[in-house]
Formats: sequence, structure tokens, C-alpha cells
Amino acid sequence: MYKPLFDHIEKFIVLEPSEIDKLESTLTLSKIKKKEHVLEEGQICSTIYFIIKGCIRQYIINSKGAEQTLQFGIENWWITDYLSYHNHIPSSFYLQAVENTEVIAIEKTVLEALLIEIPSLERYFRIVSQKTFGAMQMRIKFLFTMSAEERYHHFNDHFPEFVQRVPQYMIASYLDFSAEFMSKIRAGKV
Amino acid sequence: MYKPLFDHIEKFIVLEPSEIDKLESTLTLSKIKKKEHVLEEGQICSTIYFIIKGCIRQYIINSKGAEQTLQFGIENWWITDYLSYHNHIPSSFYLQAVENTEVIAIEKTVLEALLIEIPSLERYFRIVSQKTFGAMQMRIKFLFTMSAEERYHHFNDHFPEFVQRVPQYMIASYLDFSAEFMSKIRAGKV
DNA sequence: CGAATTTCTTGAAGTAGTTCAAGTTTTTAC
DNA sequence: GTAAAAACTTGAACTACTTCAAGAAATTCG
Repeated sequence: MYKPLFDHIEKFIVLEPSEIDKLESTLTLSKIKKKEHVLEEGQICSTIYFIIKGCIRQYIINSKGAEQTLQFGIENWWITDYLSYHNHIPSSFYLQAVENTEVIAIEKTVLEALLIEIPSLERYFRIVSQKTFGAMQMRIKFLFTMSAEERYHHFNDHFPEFVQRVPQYMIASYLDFSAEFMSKIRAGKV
Repeated sequence: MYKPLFDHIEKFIVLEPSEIDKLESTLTLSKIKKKEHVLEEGQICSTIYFIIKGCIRQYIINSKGAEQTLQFGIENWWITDYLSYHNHIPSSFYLQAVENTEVIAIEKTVLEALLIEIPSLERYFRIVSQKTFGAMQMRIKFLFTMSAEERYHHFNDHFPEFVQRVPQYMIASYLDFSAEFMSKIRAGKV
């Protein structure tokens, strides 16, 4: 049931059997229905989510009242608002299930205790976080150097199944252009 | 001499005296001259830099041959290409000193050994990396929701000394608009 | 199933930015 | 201190995208 998380952890570190037991006894699985929020703007985010199945997006509502997706999380990704989580300040973001989703939700206090009991988890989270940061650096690069059309094709080439999986207007805003323009790109009218 | 780093580490974790000694004996200070590179596109990045004094920027050369600054690092920041570092793949970026800069440069092999000898450093790097990731999430938000003029004023309000410190064209590209447009914003001609 | 809702498409008009080219000012380096 | 290089400014022409409005298609759900 928590196998995807253990598999992911074991890509980076080795856990003792006793640590596996400890971890297993602490975790709980939650189900989030499509469109349900696990975080809303203004709330303090004190939970970190590991996605077992489904998809969660981080989005904001911009000054024109439109939703803008900033990030997607899918299977085997951690997602949270790290700034709100670490600094204990109100979040600027929404976290919402794009599909019916199953997550392991870990409260900050629970995770802090786990990290003290299983110090090698610090290493796991350090590596995962640095790798995710590296991916974000590339994302900034793509946003800065590619045209809207290039960004669409690049994303579509790398994640074709994902493009089928979520509404196009979410992908459009994630790639920083309008849903209408995406429609025109897809139709070859640009 | 390494005090800024120890001060920074001690904001997040407690080190034993023996660990301080160990760390101190491992570190070396390097000086990087203005405009000198510590990483060039295509190289594999196997070093992580802590900036004691000065400024380093991460930039790319876009398809039109123009430099585009993606990130700045100043005093008390760690900077590297995390994707190249972790995945051992050629970097997409340049890392260049914007001013004469002093850094603690730690080789990956040295850092790996240190992390084994001083496990609590895992915790330090985990926290720093997650916080930096949180800051990057906000950066994406600003890029997505503010106009060029808003981004300029926001940045100028938050980092007025920094805006004085580095060439304007680097800030313009960091904020994702042209140097000419920045000139017009500053002159109030927009 | 059928109604309601959500998502996608299309064209026309508008605009926030870029690009180019040339001149001016500031900084660097011998 | 002065020549060269780097950084900044300005205006005019252009363009990659947005916005709006309306209709069509697909999906959801009682």
C-alpha cells in the first residue's frame, strides 16, 4: 500500500528493517476527490504530500481572477508549499487534486519526529529536494528561452501521456500562455 | 574566515566541536575574479559553491546569442547546477562571478564524505534546499502574474542595494524583459 | 439517458513587449 | 589620464502574444 514510497526512498538510501516498520506504522493514506483542495491561499501549509496515484496541481488566482497553474505533481512526487511550510507563513497558493488522488499526507510535526528517529531520511529528502530544484532551474530556462509554440511542443514531446491526462487550459497556463493560443498552436494556426 | 558559513549552518543545526574542526580542516577558500567562470555550458558540474563575499550569476546563451541571467547568488547563498551535479550530465548553464568573489568551493566527492562523517549536515542541506525551492516557487509566481513594470518595481523595492550593485541588463534578463525596456521603465516612459 | 457543466475552438481587434540602430554616458585598464 | 570597452538610453517599426465574445464539442452526473 505504501510500496511506491518505499521504492522511491530506496532509490536513494538504505533503511533498516526497524526503520521500515517505524515508518510504516506512522504513515496513513488519504484519498482526495477530483477538484478538492488540500491547501488554499492564506492558509498555513503544515503538511507534505507524497502522491501514490493521481495528480495534484499548485495554482494561484491572478489579478484578473483567472487560475494559473504553476506546478503539477504526479505519482512518486512530493508536493507542498515549502515557503509556507518552513516559515510558517500564509500560503500564496492553492493545492488541488486534478483527478481522484491518493496521497500519503505527513504533518510537519510527525515528519520532524520521523527525521529525528530515522536520520537517514534527512539524506533522502535532501537529495530529492536538490534534484527537484535542478528540474526547476531547467523549467526557468525553458520559460525564458523558448517561444510559446516551442514550449508546447517540447512539453508534448516529453510528456505525451500527461498532456492527454489533464485539461488543456491547465497545461496552457503551466506553460505560460493562454488556452486560446494553445488551441491555435494545436490546430497549426500559428 | 569561514565564519559566514558556520553562522549560516548554526541557524539550522547544532554542530559538535569535533565536527566544527573536521569541517574547518576540510574547507578551502577560493577567489574568483570578476567575469571569471566556475562552470561553462557542456561541462559536468561537480562542485557546489558557498558565497562568502561577492556575487555569482547563473546564465545561459539563448538562440539569438544573447546572455540571459537565470539566477543570482550573493553572500550566504549556495549555488551550483543541481541537475548536472546530481545526474552527472553536461550542464546547460554558465556560472560566472559578477564581482570579485570569494567562495568556499566543495567538490562533490569531498562533500559526500563530509555528509557521511557529519550526518547532521544532511539536515542542514535539506532545510536550505527546501527553503530555496520555496523561494523559487514564489519567483515563478511573480514571473507569471506580474507585468514587466510590476516585476521591476517589486524587485527594486525588495532589493534596492542589489539593483545598484550589478549591471542593469543582467537584472532585466533575470526579470525576463529586455535591457531597453528596463531603461524605459526607469525613465517612466512606459 | 438527457441536461448541465466543463472544456475546446475560432476570428478579429488590441497591446505589452521586442528588435534594431544610433548616440550618450560610465567604467575599466594600461 | 586618456583610450577603449562596457553599459545605458531613445525612438520607430514590428510581432508574439492576449483578450473578448460566441459557438461547438466533450464530459459529468442525477
